[in-house]
Amino acid sequence: MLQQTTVAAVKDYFRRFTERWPRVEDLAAAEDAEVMSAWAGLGYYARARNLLACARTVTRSHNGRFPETAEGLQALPGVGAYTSAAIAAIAFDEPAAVVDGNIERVTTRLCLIETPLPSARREIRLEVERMTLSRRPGDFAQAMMDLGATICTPRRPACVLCPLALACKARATGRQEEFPHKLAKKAKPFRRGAAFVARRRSDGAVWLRRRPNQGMLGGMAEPPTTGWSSRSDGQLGIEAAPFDADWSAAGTVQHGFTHFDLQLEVFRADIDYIDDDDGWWAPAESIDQEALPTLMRSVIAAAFPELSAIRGPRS
DNA sequence: GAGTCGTGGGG
DNA sequence: TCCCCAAGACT
Repeated sequence: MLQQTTVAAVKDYFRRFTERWPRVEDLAAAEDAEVMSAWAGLGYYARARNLLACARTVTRSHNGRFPETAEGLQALPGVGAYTSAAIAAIAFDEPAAVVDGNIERVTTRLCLIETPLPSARREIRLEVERMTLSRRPGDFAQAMMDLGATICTPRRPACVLCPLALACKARATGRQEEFPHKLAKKAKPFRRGAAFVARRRSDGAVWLRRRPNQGMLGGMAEPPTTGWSSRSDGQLGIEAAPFDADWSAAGTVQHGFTHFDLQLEVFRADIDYIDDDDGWWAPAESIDQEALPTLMRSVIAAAFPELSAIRGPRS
């Protein structure tokens, strides 16, 4: 959960996951849909699919026990260089080189690594391997991460409080805020599409479908939308509607993703039935139980502001 | 190696 | 308001 996500954002999700699925075999036995629903709002949804696949692998192929080496751990779905090293060091006392975003920043400053990210990663790893001792490797990794999170911060690092200040090569020349150097990022493209929110007259239920497992928001629920993939914009108007209804415009929703900005035209309609088996009616009172990413919650709220269950932060 | 993949908070 | 970035992984 903490991959590219702050502790504050993760905290409640972690609590709910571990209460609902306390043991790895509990999670392994869960349905895909309930895990995606519990992850909804946290982002990077491939992590949820990987976490579930990982729990099933550990339960079914490793006799319910996690591998105890970084190499073995990295073979699990969703467990890469950082996570495998962190678990090996913290849980199993293996002197593995743990390198996360914090440690990249600390190390480029400490060792004055001028090479820009991401190509600096190899040098950084070598320096971290050199600094990682066999004694208390897990505490060392967490100390370095906490140093980056609280003192060696991206802006205005608190060098006067830093235990490594005298050893820091960047600090010695007063250039600490320049690091890490980074390659210039390209401009975010702007993409458009349309979304269609249908509500059933009899009970106010909302028509949803499931997005394919691959790609953006993979495996998550949505009201029917046009394509808005990284390849191409979707169609924009009513003519792109998934089925015939008395559609009316309900404004637009803007959403920023990591690598593009998106604007969706939202249309809404009240209907009696749908001749379509590629979706389901989500009851109005329990629509917050659906695996709806934040973008799709905004879309539904734009179409039907009176649907109170959709509003506000997830709880 | 370079893209792809979410969301929210802080400066 | 805008930009940055967060206990990265995968293709």
